[in-house]
Amino acid sequence: MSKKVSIGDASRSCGVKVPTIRYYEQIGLLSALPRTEGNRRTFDAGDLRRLAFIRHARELGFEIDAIRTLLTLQDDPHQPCSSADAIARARLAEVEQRIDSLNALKTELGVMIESCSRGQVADCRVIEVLADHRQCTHPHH
Amino acid sequence: MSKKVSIGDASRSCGVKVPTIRYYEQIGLLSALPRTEGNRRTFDAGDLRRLAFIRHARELGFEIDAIRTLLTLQDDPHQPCSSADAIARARLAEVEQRIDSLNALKTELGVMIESCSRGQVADCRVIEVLADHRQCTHPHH
DNA sequence: GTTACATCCTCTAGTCACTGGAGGAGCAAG
DNA sequence: CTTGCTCCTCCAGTGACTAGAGGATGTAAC
Repeated sequence: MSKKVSIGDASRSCGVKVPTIRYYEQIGLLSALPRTEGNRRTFDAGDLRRLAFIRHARELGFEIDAIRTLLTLQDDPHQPCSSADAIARARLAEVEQRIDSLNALKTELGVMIESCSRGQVADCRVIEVLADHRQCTHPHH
Repeated sequence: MSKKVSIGDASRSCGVKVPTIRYYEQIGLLSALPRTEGNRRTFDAGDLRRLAFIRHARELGFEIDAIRTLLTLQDDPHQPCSSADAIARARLAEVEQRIDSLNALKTELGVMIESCSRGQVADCRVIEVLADHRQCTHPHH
């Protein structure tokens, strides 16, 4: 018999808020959790692992749908893992693009702050740069 | 007299979807746009500039509230631009942090994908890493 | 002048991934 | 037995849009 814990304990041990856990159950990301006589949800070790998996995947920016796919893959370990690989690769591409555009933004903000350090809004580059796309130092989009 | 254009033209020239423009007007990010006799919105050069400003700021990751502040600064050019500067600085710090965490994430995804054996899910590092946070190469969270 | 079609209008509701609150029930300690 | 905590369900709200219904207006061709 594995130990069963409450939703509060699950929340604390996985770092997922209580309402979020209930939400995950509601949308079927966690299968319906068994209840006590008093109608309280109980979590065994497997549920906790699944919850930790979800949390980690969310932190890495995977969408709920992608996580759903990853979870079904996890449930059937004899499948080829090309789907998981593809999902991770797609995510990597997204992340790389985001980094590029954030780097461009960083440069722009630096330039803005520099030239904004004196004077008034009338000649404030923050507004100028944002108002006129052509002044971007990098073609990030 | 400046030329007046339709919402469709504004959309095409600024790269903001028509319903989004209407939404911006609704939440007061664009002030109420003048209408034709037939009740159609008209946009002059200033409106287009403002819209481009908003679009650009959104792309750079500014929240609507920050943009609102920036716009009020733009509307009153006799203010010192220390507020805009503060917003830009806060934004820069945020952006730098986001870049850091995305770089850590990129590394992690890269390692995951690299070491995926392309075999079965059972040996797939992608799923394994997601299931166990301790395997993270970097403490990104 | 009329017909066809694109574009526009308002209004409502849906999206994602939660988050928060109301109102009530269960449970463990003192 | 009461106090106080945790839990339950249900409903509404968030941000920043996005989509669709149903109807009005503008324009170009015939």
